[in-house]
Amino acid sequence: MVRKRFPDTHCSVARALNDVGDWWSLLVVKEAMLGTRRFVDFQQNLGIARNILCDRLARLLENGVLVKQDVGEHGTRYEYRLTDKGRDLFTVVTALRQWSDRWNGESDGPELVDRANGDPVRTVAVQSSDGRALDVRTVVYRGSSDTDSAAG
Amino acid sequence: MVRKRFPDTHCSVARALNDVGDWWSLLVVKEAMLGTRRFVDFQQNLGIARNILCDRLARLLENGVLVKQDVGEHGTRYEYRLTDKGRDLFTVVTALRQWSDRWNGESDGPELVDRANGDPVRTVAVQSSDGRALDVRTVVYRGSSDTDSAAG
DNA sequence: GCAATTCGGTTGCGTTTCGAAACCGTACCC
DNA sequence: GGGTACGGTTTCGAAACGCAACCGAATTGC
Repeated sequence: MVRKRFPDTHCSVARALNDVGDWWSLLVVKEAMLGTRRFVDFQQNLGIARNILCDRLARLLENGVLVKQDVGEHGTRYEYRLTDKGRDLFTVVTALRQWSDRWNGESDGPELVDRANGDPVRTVAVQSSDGRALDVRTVVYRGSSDTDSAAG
Repeated sequence: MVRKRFPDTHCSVARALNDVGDWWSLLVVKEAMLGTRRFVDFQQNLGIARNILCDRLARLLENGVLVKQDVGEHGTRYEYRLTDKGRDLFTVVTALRQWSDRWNGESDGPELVDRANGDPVRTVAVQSSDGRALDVRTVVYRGSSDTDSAAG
């Protein structure tokens, strides 16, 4: 993606995809959440081409998702770390991971657990103000041209 | 994206992105959640090229995110509707929308409210088994090569 | 002190995908 | 039978991608 950009679109989803909407960007963020910080580690763990990684890192820096720190005691060693904005994608990445596990089968990847007690995390869900689980049919996009929303 | 596919990757996130990881796919899903069902409506509302829309719809059909129904009371009219799998992306889309609103400023797009009472929905979050909000620092990816995870 | 290696990129080059617009077949409309 | 809408497909130039080679600075090995 990245082909077409809509920085001025009225749609929040499209604007989010401007930042992390291409294939690699979200994988870089996910990798950073696993603790990866170095250029070579991103490159090897993800199997991404170097030039593409450069481009994605630069864009994630521009968008404020990552910061680049000179970790070289004297030289050219850098770390790419998540900003608050980047860390806040945790919900998105986790929701995506859970969705994939539900519909494409469990993976043999790492399991996400509460650091405090080792319990698995809850399923991420959209909730009403009083805590009920909501889905597409039980919400309305108010202010939309399609006031009566609903999908399926 | 779509460039490179990893159907057999061990990473759930990457497998999810195989299905909806390119720029347009998630926007098509989001549009479907707003009630859009017809080819021409997707095309006009999203401003997507016809050939690309054909391609994305076909892939979303393959992946079981959408179904195509012959709704022609008389002719060649079709509707593309979300499957359960597609509807289940509601959490992902909503999390992405909220993230964008938090960090890129509120949009003038539709507001998501509870159909039952009109209240805005809660902020989507990852929760522990006992309901505490979790972030990247308070979870561990157990089973990962990087057992001690954490990001920042 | 010099060669080899590592790190973080950049450059070229061939392949794939994208976007815009034109074209096409079917079905309705009168 | 002409016009229009719908759902595609085709064509073609532009952009993005993946791979591999190259590069400068710094660190490591001996």
